[in-house]
Amino acid sequence: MTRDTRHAPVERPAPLGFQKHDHDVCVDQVLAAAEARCAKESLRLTPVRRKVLELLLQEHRALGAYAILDMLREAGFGSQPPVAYRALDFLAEHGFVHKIERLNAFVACVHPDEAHSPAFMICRLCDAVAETHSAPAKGALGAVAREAGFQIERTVVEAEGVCPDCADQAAS
Amino acid sequence: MTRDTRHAPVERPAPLGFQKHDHDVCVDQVLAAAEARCAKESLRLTPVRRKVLELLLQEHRALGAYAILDMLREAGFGSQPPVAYRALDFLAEHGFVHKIERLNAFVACVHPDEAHSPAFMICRLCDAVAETHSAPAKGALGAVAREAGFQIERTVVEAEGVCPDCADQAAS
DNA sequence: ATCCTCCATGTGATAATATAACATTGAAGG
DNA sequence: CCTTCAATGTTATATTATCACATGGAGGAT
Repeated sequence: MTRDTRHAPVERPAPLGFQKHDHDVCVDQVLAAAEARCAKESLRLTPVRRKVLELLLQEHRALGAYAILDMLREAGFGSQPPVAYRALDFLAEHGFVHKIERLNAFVACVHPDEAHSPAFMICRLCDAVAETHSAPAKGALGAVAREAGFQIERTVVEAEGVCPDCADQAAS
Repeated sequence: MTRDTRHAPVERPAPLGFQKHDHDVCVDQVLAAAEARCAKESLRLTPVRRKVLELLLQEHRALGAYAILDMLREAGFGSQPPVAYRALDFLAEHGFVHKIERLNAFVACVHPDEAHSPAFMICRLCDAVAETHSAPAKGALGAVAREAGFQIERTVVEAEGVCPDCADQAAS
């Protein structure tokens, strides 16, 4: 059993923005943008890496490394954990995907172009994940850090709660 | 090898506040406060639970569940993972300890009385952890969540960077 | 073109983190 | 005393992640 189905009351959690949209366009656009940026910055978007990004974009939800690995296997790639983890490391390092620490899972970034410090809303009922952005280092946390002499390089911001869909279901 | 020594260049990372203080007093005070609150709220601070809290307070840094388990074993408690995890679950549920998602590790809370939504600064060089507090749900993130219909119940805020001590060492 | 180097991949093995399931104990309240 | 329920102990196993080493392929230097 893969983690993404463990306590999910729905077959397929709501996608990233908790709302419907034209998904194929979304996938194509982001993939194209990723290819463009890799070309520009001499990054190697190899077949495995591209496939992992594509899978995450298509699923449009957080997937564990082993769920991704299963899909890679089916697609004819290597089937050992490092295959998935290395691709994810590359993609995360360059901002094409984000790791959701709370879930030990990964999501495709929905706006990989702009430099940003992401924040996530995670539904505890269906594991749906929505990405937005935050700037905690510029607020109170940044002030505390400066005062303490701590140099912030990266922030993890994850809000756990209930998404609109699950709230509706609970109400009905 | 336990995670807390994996890439730590120093034997014992700087304590929670990145600064020295009278540690025994600190441990005693927090333990006493925890006991008081448990008595008041009819929570059962059993021997294992108390021991785990005491260990985390004494160490004053983030410890993995298995590091804690080792210490429990030495103290004569059960030595199987659930022993540690159950104690940690209890302590975390009631705010006596916090889980650091980034490290899969746990720290004792330094002010377990006030209700608070904690934020952490984590040194990537020595794994030292400092706790402060945040209120992300009241800022921009809260606004986005309200607009999206997402009900925030809990937030994880973890800043990764370099602590003052490690920055000094790097400079010298 | 050939070689060289480096990065990426494939694979087997294993480490680190976490939970399931069930039996036993023991305290609190009737 | 007895019931009940939470907590503990233990076995087993699931899930997540990394190490180590062999192979392969793209690009640059000669």
